[in-house]
Amino acid sequence: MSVTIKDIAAAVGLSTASVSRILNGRGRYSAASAKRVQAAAAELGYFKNRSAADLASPQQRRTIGVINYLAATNANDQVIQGILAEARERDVEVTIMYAQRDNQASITRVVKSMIERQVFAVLFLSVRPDQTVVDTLRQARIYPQEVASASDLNISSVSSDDFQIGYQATDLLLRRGYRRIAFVGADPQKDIIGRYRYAGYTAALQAYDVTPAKEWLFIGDGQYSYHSGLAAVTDFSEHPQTAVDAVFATSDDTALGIVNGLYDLGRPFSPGSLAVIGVDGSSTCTRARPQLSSMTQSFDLIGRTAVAEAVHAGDQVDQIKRIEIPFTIEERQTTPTKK
Amino acid sequence: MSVTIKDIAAAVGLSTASVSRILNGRGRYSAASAKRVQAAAAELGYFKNRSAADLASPQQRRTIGVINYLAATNANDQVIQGILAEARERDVEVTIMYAQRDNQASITRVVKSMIERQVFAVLFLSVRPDQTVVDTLRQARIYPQEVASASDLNISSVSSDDFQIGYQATDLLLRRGYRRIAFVGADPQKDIIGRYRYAGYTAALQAYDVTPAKEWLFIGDGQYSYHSGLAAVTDFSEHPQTAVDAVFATSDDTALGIVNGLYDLGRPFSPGSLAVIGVDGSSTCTRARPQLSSMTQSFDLIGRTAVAEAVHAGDQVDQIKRIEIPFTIEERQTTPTKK
DNA sequence: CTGAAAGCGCTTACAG
DNA sequence: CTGAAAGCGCTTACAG
Repeated sequence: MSVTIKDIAAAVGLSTASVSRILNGRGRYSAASAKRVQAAAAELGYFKNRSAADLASPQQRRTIGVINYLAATNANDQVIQGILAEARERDVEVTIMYAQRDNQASITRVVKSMIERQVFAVLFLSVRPDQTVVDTLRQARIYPQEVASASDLNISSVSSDDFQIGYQATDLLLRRGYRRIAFVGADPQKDIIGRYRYAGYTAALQAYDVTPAKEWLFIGDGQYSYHSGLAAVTDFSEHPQTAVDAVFATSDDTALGIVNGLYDLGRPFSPGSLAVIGVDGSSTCTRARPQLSSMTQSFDLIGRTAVAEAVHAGDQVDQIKRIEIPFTIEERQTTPTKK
Repeated sequence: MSVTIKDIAAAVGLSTASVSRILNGRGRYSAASAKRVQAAAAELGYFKNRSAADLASPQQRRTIGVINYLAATNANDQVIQGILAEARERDVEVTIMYAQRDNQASITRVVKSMIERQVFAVLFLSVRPDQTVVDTLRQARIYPQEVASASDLNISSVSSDDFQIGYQATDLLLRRGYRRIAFVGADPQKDIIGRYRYAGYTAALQAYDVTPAKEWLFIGDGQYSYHSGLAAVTDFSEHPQTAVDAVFATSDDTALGIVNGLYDLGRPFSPGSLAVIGVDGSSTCTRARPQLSSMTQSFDLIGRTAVAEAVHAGDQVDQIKRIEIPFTIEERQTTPTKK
């Protein structure tokens, strides 16, 4: 039905082998033949059938799979930008598919589809595979890698140093004079990122001899969400004895929740109200008023590094490498010196 | 290298034909054989080779292509959510690829890849193909469709009624008592959405006998951007004779720019300052302070309808159908009655 | 420089 | 219920 190289071959009076060579610019052929083939292909409206080409010539390590998820705000877009850029430079294809974040059935379905499509690596963008999925991939000789996230599993990852993010953020607040610093948004018990950031947070406090009260920990939904920030403010205001004077919000969204919570309470942010620093460095930071200070992750570089690593890993699918990408501290208006 | 149905066939002592039938649940086979084949498949770690399956059995109308682009803020995520949901219900696959928004070379490259992958339709999510691309698709018997966007091209589209968006937004402002209403963010000359919204805007004004001054039109970068809103405020404040009292911002981002511009000028939004209504109904609206009134598009429904239409169009690739999805008006805090 | 032939892994009438 | 065989469209040694 659709036009094939056979049609082109017939049109120009060459074999399909020659047509194939010419179309792919491989092997030897005369310029004259090439010209006629190209013309015929254009004329007939020929397009390669990828399935056939892939089947005939199983390109090893040609396409990389990316599993993303849809969220309200998604820092993953920046990671994807990096992935696509690096992939283009390295001439590898990228197949992006969506899964539901913590739904293993959904993840399993997508992973299966990835395997069927012969990807040589799959990058999990903030979606957490379970061990079974990871094992399945390795068995299929596919390199699994977490990106912008890390878990307890035996799997490679490219992300920021979450302990340091927690440490540096808290340290900044301490240096600005705050002492009663809350930790809001992530769940130190349930997720490894939260655990590391919390560890950094407590270590920084310890260096200043402050012992966090348990009321300083506000988890909310544990999803690094805007809503957790909002809820935290209400909670703090209802328990004035908690008397926190600053918060380390585990995401910019959460930080925005804090600032908005203050606003909604009728005492909008001001130096002296409640300092706050978030994490990510998303566009939210400069679009909020006041603008949010943030531990800014290099998402683009994380994405780029992820594909570089995947390509590099080759078929060493069992290799486990945890790479940490540098972040920066962007101070804006929500971390003034304590007055 | 990887395990094939041949391996399974050998393992259980059946032909590949039988294995294929069993694995696909097609045709007749004994329960006993099925059991053994399933077991062997699991045991050996078998995964179908999609390329081979697709080649052997070219599933007509099985996968739909979606061309997306990466932007700072992206309402497309909601559209994609709708697309994926509808596609799952209809049992069609979705292949999502990214192009650079107004870069025809990039779009052409992606479209070519889509054709090679035998999609039966391609949905352009706010990316604008040119006529050549559209023609190419049709020639390849692929149904082209714009989604959440519309152009002058002869191509089907699923989007909101932009004239009405412009009309109703402006009308709301008029009903609230505003008369000197600016139009900010889109370029009525250069893009069809902007044109329709602007037409709606002027029609609404006309109904109230107001003639828009040309200073009321502030285009900025013409990209419906946050920055255009910010710049508009500066512009208006530098030309006090313009004296606009409200703005119809052609996106929520632009509306946020207006509100933030006011803040940055030291006279934060308040009833009496400058009313503003945006378009989209994105999460920005409820996360901004004040919360933004917005012409809320049904992006999920737009996405769903797009796949329904594509499936429905079948191979009528030349069919042109422009579908308009209802929107709603969400009034929040930025459109108080004029005082 | 070009062609005949085999093969990629799977599917599907067609026989039996 | 099962198998032999052909075929999907392309690629690639291998000859010539």
